[in-house]
Amino acid sequence: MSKPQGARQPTIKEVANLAGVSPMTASRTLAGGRNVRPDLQERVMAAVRELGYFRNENARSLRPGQPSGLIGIAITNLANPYYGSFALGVEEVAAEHGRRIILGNTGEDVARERQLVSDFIGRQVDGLILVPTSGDAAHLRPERLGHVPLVLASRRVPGLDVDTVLLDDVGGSYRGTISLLDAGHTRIGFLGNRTSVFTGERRYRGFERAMTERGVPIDTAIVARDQQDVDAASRAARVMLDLDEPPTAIFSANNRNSIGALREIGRRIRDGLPGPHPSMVSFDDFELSELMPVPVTVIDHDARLLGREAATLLFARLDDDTAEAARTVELPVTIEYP
Amino acid sequence: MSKPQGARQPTIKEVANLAGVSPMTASRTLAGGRNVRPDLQERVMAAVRELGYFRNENARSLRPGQPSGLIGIAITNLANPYYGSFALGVEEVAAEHGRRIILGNTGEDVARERQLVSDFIGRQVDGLILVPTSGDAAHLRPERLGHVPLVLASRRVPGLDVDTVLLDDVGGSYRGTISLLDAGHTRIGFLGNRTSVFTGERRYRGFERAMTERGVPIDTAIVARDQQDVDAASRAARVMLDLDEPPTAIFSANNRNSIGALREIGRRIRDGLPGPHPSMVSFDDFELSELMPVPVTVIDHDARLLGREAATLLFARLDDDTAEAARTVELPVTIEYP
DNA sequence: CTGTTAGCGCGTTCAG
DNA sequence: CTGAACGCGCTAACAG
Repeated sequence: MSKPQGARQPTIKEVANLAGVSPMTASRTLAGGRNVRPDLQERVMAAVRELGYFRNENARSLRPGQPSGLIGIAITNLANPYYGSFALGVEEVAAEHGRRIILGNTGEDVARERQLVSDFIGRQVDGLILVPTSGDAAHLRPERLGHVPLVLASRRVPGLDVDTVLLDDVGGSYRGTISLLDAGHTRIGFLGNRTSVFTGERRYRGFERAMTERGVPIDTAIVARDQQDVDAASRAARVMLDLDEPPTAIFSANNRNSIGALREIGRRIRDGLPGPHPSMVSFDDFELSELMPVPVTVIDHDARLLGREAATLLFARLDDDTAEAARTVELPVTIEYP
Repeated sequence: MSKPQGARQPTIKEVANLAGVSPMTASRTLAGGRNVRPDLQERVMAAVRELGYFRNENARSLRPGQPSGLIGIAITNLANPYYGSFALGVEEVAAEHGRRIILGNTGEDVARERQLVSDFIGRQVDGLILVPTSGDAAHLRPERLGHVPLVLASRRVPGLDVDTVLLDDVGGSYRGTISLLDAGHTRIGFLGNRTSVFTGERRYRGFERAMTERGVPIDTAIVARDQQDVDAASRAARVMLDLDEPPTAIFSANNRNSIGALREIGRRIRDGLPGPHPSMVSFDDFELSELMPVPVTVIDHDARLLGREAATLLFARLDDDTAEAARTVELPVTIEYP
């Protein structure tokens, strides 16, 4: 009955009035109660409960030096289970440090990324974690960010010297490819990301290195590096497998391409098309990979851990602040044979 | 050289000084430039660029009636691809309305949920979307939320009359179960969520209705309703399938249970254990379900759409504000036969 | 068209 | 131990 319909939140002043004390006493009570008489504290807390009072964190962070308690995180595709796990990892560590995350999806669009970052800064985030979307570094330079600490995950941005968490893309791809070569394959297809994407480049490099080392030529007819989603990957696999000399094995540089390729391979098996159907190596795990109709070797890593590591790097910088040089952490990957 | 190392953001006052105008002129320029001479606008914008100024959104939202532009969203498990997609759906619609989302993971823990909601309110969110974690509604009652609009997704909370987006859990489960009965199965196992979870209850009800309607008895020995993750689901499936009279088909009430059951079925097939191996119905889709070694019928729905719908309901209330009765939207599911 | 004043909710500083 | 005053960054409302 007393509350206006406008959903206005009660203020500390109203709490103080109801408790019959000054706003400062209420504030001190909420801050832990040091130097406040217990009976007054009790009255304040009662008023808080009665009014349903919550401290206004925004007003609080207005005060200079007060952190907002927010970490901004921008990722490229939340619908990809990998990035969901990644975000969870960041969220966990942030929660351990009493921070909240504020999240945006870039969809691999630089303009959107720029917009998100501005907004995050405008909300006074204590730090930023992002999976950068491309090579344009201008809006990410420290001075443009008001020197808010930034951690990059998964990918590096050329010319930007900041804390970064990466996977051992090259090593993983190399070892995965070697396992195919060891199994006797010499005609190996490659499915990957757009070349411009950092990880796509690195994973191709590992593949290339293994092939070159063993003296196996790479046939560009069975290299497709431009698929960003499952459907495109399916189509690319189809084209390859319809060739007169189809690959006997396929290296897929990420989760989306693996799913797409397997969908196509499954279709061919169901339709009774002649084999042999290709073995696969997949960079990125996916659930039930062990039940696939062709052997799948998985280059596995822990996206959640990647997120945790990124957050850890960020908090290290927030706490120490001792303008140390940018650090890069490269997380290992494990190869799981079929 | 001018910037103190403390990463303090430039203020509108500094912008105004540099441009040689008053803070109000700068403010008006940033607000769109109405009633500001073009040449002054240009000077302001130049100062903004030079200083790398961003409007302080927190200070902005301090002003009464000013929305914060934040939507709080709490989900139970970000690592579940379903909730990742759900969050993406919310994020998309929020972005269309110029809002940002602030996100927390409850891990099915009520205390954590309560804490998150407090924090969200404290940050002056314009609205809340949550996948509630259990039956305790006290901290979610409108007056406790300062009348910040709340939308529930996936689950309802008893005694809480707010906007809600649900799936057709009962109907979907019913139809999925019927498809098994039609195929001649009479010994059908059930894998599901903790009973307390709203969807677990509803999905069991659909299962039960179909069985009862066809006069097929439910054997509690092959009903397991307490698995929240893949490993637990695997174990439950194993126990069932090791019985003297194992089920010839399994109804799984969610993604996690489906993956767990299939993992166990796959293991048995690889280990050469005697069949016949059970057919499955899975509430929730998962990738590559068409490649499974046993027939899988999928009760499919679109988590991203669920998120979009929840956000749509929320913005409808934010815009109209005409204290209408709580609405419930029940999204259809589709059955995909193997 | 532009500038001044005032106040949003809170907590630091300084008096009582 | 308690309270009053001030200011954080910003923008309505009111002069000019």
